[in-house]
Amino acid sequence: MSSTIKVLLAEDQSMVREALAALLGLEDDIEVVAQVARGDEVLAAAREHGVDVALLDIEMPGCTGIEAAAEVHRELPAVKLVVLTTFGRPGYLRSAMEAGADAFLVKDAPAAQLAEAVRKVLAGERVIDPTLAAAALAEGANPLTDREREVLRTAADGSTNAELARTLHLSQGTVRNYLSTAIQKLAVRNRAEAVRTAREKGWL
Amino acid sequence: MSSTIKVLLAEDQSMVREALAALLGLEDDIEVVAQVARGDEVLAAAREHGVDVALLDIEMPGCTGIEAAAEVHRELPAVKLVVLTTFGRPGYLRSAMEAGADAFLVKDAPAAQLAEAVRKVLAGERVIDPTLAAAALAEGANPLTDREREVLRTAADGSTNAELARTLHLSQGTVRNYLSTAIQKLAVRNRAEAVRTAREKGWL
DNA sequence: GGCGCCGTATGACATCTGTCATCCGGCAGT
DNA sequence: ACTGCCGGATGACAGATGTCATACGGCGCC
Repeated sequence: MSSTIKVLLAEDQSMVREALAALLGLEDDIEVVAQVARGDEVLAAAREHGVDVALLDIEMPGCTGIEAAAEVHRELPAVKLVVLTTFGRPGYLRSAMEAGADAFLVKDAPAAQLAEAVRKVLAGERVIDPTLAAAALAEGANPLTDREREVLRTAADGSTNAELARTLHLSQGTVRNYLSTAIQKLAVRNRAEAVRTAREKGWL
Repeated sequence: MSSTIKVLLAEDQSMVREALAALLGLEDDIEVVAQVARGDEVLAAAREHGVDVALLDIEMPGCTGIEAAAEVHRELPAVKLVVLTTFGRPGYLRSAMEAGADAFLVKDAPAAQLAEAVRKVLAGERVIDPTLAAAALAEGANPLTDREREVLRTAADGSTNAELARTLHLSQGTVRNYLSTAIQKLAVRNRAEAVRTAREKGWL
């Protein structure tokens, strides 16, 4: 092929983002043509710069890299999507794949895999850590209903039932019911553990 | 000056670590001579490679970058210490300074500040974000006693009072007393919020 | 020596949380 | 039309959690 691969880099921590750009800049066939720090700037930047590959961190302000991936996949289906994350949570992998991601990398994988993944997705390959894929399959799908997840997410900061009821426009009893079923589904013993394990699995 | 600045890079996520190495590698006067992924490997590597500056992430397995900084400061006082962290928690800044750090950088600062900080600490300067310094001073010192902190830390994963009592070899009542005083000192309304705010301030 | 703080403990009390049974309306399958 | 699931709600109950008063030994400070 003639020209270089045009890459968009989305990552909120500028030091990490620019460092990754420096890393990719060492490759002859790759060029970082756009950098954004927020999830909700990804689509516009991808469109504007006509990128070949978007490299998306999950944890970002605005919207998550997974939501951004879904947007780009819908609007610019030709753009290949590499999701990059700190946390190798099986639930993340699952959501990323459902959002149309072509590759899923964790940040503690060797740096060489980054450029490699970029080239592979452009060649039509999918890049997924096999161990993580196995874990995602083994753990099954998210058992929580939308409301349960929402209540759990809202409860994560330590809010009391009364506050949850108020913010979610529910009765206190209903809040307790949702938390109770969530606790049972996750096989834990209180809301704090429920938040913890739901987070770990990427179900929040 | 004649030779290059020898830098040790300690960061657990290899992709980020190698990316930072690539970034520093672009500077003519800086050379990354050692990379480690664990806090407890920092001292040995620093000694072995005779580094000028150690660049330490806080969140690492083995021991934290702050603990590693304290070790290096004690054993190799000539080595300059740059602490790098994802979270700009005032309490972290305070602990880092007490551990003998010369610079404190957050990862969402511009990448250019990294090389700059390396050069400055070598010149005897201290590099601290003024906003963060102000926050650290404004918030005052950690009001929690050792035991309160320990109980809170242990309670962070959602353990019940009975479990806390067992793991910490305390009576359940004592556990509740500690949590109660911690909750009051942090001006919150339950243990979950206490854990949250203590974490945010870097007091855990 | 007295004062204050820390670590530890107990008991009593009020409130919060988690569980369970039960109910209703809506909506998707079969 | 029947069944099952989801969102939503109530009431009752048991157990967990948070508060408070009180106590004791140890340690540091003045």
